[in-house]
Amino acid sequence: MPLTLRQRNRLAAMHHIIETAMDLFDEHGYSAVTVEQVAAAAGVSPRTFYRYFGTKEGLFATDTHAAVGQDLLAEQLDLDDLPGTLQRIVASVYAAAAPSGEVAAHTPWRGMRYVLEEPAVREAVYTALDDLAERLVAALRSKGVTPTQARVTVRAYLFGVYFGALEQWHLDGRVRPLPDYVQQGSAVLARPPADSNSSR
Amino acid sequence: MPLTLRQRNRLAAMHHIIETAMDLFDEHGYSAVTVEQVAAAAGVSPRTFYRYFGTKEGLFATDTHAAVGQDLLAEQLDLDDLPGTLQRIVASVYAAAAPSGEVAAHTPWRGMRYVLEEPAVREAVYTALDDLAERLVAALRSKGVTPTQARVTVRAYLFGVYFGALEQWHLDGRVRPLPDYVQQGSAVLARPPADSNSSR
DNA sequence: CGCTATATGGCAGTAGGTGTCATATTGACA
DNA sequence: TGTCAATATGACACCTACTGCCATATAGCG
Repeated sequence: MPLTLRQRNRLAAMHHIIETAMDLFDEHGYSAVTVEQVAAAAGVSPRTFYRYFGTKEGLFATDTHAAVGQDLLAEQLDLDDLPGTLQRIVASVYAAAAPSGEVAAHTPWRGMRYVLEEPAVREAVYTALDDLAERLVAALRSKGVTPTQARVTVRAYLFGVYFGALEQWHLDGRVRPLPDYVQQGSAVLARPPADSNSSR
Repeated sequence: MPLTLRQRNRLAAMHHIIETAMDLFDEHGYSAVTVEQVAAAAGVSPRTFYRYFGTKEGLFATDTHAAVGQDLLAEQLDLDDLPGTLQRIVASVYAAAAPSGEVAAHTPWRGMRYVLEEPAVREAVYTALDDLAERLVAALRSKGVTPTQARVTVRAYLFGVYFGALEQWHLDGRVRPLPDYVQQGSAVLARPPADSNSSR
């Protein structure tokens, strides 16, 4: 069932505010722009901004991760193949946002710069990853995986492979396609990682 | 060369503030206690509090992770055996703080409750882990490990194994010793994790 | 067309955090 | 031991993120 008018208006308004905010951030820097300025530039009251996003950093957590996560995750999730799931979702989002191989000034990669460079934004995304991890852990546990195993595995993929790939991709200047990094990252976990005699 | 008097006074003052703060947190809850109240109860000005800890959450990032990390890491770090290094450090800190097997109301485990239960505190610790990860990645790279491999490995151990173990340990009521969880967590990464053909 | 639910804006207030300057304390050195 | 420079502290003013509350407007439905 499609969205009601109110919901569509709400999403459109949020999108507009996000774009407006990113323009201001790109011009003056993240911390130099106040919520009041964003709200004014977008033509809403500060109070409305907070109703939409909760916090200044909510601009990023709402859009990039949560929204994408909801739709794609539901249809792509395969609890028996976490690396594959991650790979498919990232590839899908990346391809949609970067059709020509170039990452344009587009959602959801436009704001990624601030996710990786602004500690406050990064922290907000970490919290979003925490929530996602909690749901995935619950799903894995309902399939009989032990708590510790489920938790460590999910967190290793989200915080290690996914965010690590994102970070390295950004640090390398966003030249090579992001899915390549995710691929490599998964390979690291697939074989006993980075030491001579593994655990012990 | 040992610490100068100023440094020792500073550390003592910080310790006192931390203990005072934890008392207040335990009594009224983290978010219900203001920095102003902590400062007043500890007998310092709010300005001094911020000079010491930077933020309210700095109470946790400064003590638990950074301080321990500096001393122990330097002597325990073995870049060829990350899981072993993690295991030794956690075991060492855990044994020192819980000599009898019980985790007393002691640094650095006393505040751990808020690290795991208060999102703002958790985020601050994540940022501390980010810093530590960056240093470890640099060290690994200088040994010839590729960037992606180094980053994913380090983050998988810090955010996956270490923090995941901490979280599960806390969720389980802190009954079993923490090092056991770290041990199990490392084992998860040591063999290809969480997909159809291995685990479960 | 009118009614109800929901969305918005304005206002006042709380709390976290910083720059600045004056004052006190410390530690080194004569 | 007394003096002086370096450093630590406190007081004040200020900014900004964020919230509760209430009045008002707008959308959607019968």
